[in-house]
Amino acid sequence: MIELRLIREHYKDIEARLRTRDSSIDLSEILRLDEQRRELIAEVERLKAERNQGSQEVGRRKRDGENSDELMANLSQLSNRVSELDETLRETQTQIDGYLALLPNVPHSSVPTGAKDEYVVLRTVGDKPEATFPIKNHLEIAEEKGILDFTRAALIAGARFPMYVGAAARLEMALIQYMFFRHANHGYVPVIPPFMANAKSFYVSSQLPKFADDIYHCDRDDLYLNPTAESLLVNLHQDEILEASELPKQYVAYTPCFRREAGSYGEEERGLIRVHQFNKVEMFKFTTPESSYEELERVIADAEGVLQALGMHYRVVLLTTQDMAQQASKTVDLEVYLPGQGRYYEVSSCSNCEAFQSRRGNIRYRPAPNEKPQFVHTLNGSGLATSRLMAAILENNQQEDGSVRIPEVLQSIIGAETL
RNA sequence: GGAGAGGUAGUCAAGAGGUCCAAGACAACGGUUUGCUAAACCGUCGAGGGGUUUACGCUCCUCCGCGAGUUCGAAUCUCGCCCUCUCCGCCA
Repeated sequence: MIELRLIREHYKDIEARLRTRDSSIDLSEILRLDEQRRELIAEVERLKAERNQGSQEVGRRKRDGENSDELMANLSQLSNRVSELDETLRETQTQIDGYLALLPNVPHSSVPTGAKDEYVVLRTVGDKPEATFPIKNHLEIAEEKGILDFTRAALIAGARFPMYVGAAARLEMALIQYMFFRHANHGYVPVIPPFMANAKSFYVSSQLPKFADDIYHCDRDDLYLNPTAESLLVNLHQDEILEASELPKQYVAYTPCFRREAGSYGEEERGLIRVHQFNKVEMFKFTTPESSYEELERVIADAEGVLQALGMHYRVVLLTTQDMAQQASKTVDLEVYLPGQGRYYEVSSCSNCEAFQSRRGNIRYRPAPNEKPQFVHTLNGSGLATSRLMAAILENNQQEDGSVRIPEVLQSIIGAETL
């Protein structure tokens, strides 16, 4: 959520920057409502001050045994007027909140302006693998080995749910364990949060109201299934005032992620590429505004560390204004190369959301003792998402004899060198 | 799921229709004193919003779990909901 005051004071500038994300954005209505809101506040507060004075006068007269019938009748009228204005004010505020809830974050100055495909490749790491034998894609490998059972998963839940069996299940658990402990050992507090959350929490993360169609909802209990631990972890310090000395606060969580993925996808997104349920290890930071971009680089480096340890070839991509999630000011994706598909796929998305989420969740810190609290900056980064990572390992580490070499860092966890 | 008890500022806690500001304590911060630290004493000390000011500030409104209601006036009375604790039931 963008601060209303910012819109009021830098209307033209903010509108121009938001239009790099969505050209249809128009702030004039918000501006008009804000003016109306402040006029109402002035009026209603003047009347309330009058009422408070009058009520005190009633108290005084009663104590002194004087008559106050006429005064009370007047105050009753006044009170009715206050109720009406309060109601109008509430409606205006609701309208403003409705608009604000849908606006995207102001993009950082380093973010390239443009469409989704105008992304900037910041760097490419490792060498693109060169096949010396006919390459199979991860689905062919999995089928050969009988380690991914989409057919029976469909029986249990429906299409696009993965079921890992045998070696794939081992590999999946090993990946989760490796990443979770790696980050936990690098200064992130390990967390296993609830996998469901209420509407308020998803509003804070900004999954709601804009992306309600993308997440699963349990009607009876009015709870939503976690689509990314970002939306859970941001709520860890809802309504808190943190001390500057404890920042950055950084967490790593393991969660399954559930996404409805409404819409259809073609051949290239078969298999593990786009599924309703996948596992993810997620990093999350609460920082000061001064250090948040420095911390973003650290999150990216920590995510890259996993890909390097697994020996994967990948590239680092800076997203454009039109490709970022609503809450992000700046987003950098890590894309791993899948030789079976001949292209790169996102396995991590690292974002600085600045104060967008913290304002919604009222998450603040005190810069120094006795100073006014300020909103923290929040950052998130996958470290990493496993279903695509598993596809990457299967495709990159396949050997001519049909076996799959297990990355060295996972060998001791699984207790084998090949699948 | 059922019954009972509770939820007041960073923490503890008083307050049970009207005394200008929600008492008090602790913590924190500033100061005095002081070889240093501590103690003692003095002072400051919740959040959000509106108006005003170059600014320090001044001023008004709101907030006692959340939301409605009664009243001239609600932390206080009424109703609904949420959460915590204790016990019972069910359950891995």
